[in-house]
Amino acid sequence: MEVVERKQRTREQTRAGILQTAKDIARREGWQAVSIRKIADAIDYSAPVVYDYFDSKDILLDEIRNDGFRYLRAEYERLVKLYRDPEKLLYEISLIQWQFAIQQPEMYQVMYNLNGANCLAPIEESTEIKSVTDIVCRIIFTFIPKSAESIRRLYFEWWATSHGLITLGALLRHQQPLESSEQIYRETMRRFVRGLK
Amino acid sequence: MEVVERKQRTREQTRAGILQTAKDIARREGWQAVSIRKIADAIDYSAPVVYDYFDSKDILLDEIRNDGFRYLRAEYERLVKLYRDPEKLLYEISLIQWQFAIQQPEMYQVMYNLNGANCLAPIEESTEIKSVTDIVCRIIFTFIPKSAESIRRLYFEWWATSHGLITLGALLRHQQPLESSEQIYRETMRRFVRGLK
DNA sequence: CAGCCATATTAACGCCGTTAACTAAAATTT
DNA sequence: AAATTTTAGTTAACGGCGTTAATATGGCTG
Repeated sequence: MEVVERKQRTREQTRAGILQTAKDIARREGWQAVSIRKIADAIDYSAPVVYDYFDSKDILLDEIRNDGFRYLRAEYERLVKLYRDPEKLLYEISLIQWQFAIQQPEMYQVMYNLNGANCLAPIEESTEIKSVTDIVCRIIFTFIPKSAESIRRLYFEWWATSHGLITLGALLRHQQPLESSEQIYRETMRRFVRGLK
Repeated sequence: MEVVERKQRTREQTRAGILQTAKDIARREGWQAVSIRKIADAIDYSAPVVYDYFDSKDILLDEIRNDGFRYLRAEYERLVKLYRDPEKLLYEISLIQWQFAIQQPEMYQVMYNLNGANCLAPIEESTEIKSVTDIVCRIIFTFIPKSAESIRRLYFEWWATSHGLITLGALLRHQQPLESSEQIYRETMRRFVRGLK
């Protein structure tokens, strides 16, 4: 059965290659330039083989989106173990969010359908996003033990503040250097976290 | 020369029809479904006539985007005349922003390249957006007479807060009714404005 | 060696944005 | 009024897109 295993392994590699190539093209040329044919070319295959791995372009994008939320979840869980003070913890999580959006903009774009990225799969049904939501909500709860509804509301505000500063920072990066936006981000998120208790 | 005038008028009407049709399709089917051919069909012309009015699809989208910012500017100027208290004024402007985003989502989408809308024309070079920026910055200045840089920063925070709440509210509208998001928006923006002075 | 399955390719369909070639009618000039 | 130009609009075409069907090619088993 080693043959089967080897085949499985290379199959995994090809699949990963498709995902990585899509992200590479998106980073270099923007999501509107990502096409199945271009991805296939880059991995030295013809276009239809991509459909052996993903039923449609939309499902491919959805996979990348979920990878993004999975990455964030993993990072959040790492931080949960690292910081005991919930205030510090939520602040550090905020910083990770900024870092991720800046270092992997093409992922952030497909996660929120920004700048040409257009994944029709409904974002609200992603289980990964729910995990992320749960983690952050739990953290907020640890130092604001209020009703579930209040927690949801605070989470919504936290998320919106972070997302708004990130997207506008990226949008205005030619008039206002990213470093300035990052500093405003840091101060605003710190203020937000401090204001919670 | 009346003939020339009449032609100009119908030409203006056709042009407006193209823009309106694009927005109609976008509202019904999303921006990814908007194509030159579909627009032309809807106004009973063949595709190439669209190019008599707009050099490219991108320029068409850019026009819609600028129309959006023009609309906001007009509304802001209307409010400036209506409210003398700058605090009340900025709050009302915030509310207009929400209203606009909810009532004309397809415009808001193309203004910020959201959900399949993909206008490659650089948003930062739009003169309309600068007018909007100027108006709001001036208002902020009237009750926080600080340096230009501080004003810019506060404007950035105001814009980001508003934009973040609007986009996330739309994103989560299937889990959290728009009315809830709107209330959070109102309270958050009021808090922001109050915190300025 | 013949037959079969997996793997991959080419060909095709109906879209897309965009441009060139063409046609018919209207306006202008002679 | 006839000839010519300008205008307004069309069809046809190019290359590229997502996607699917038909087809080829190689290695395995009988």
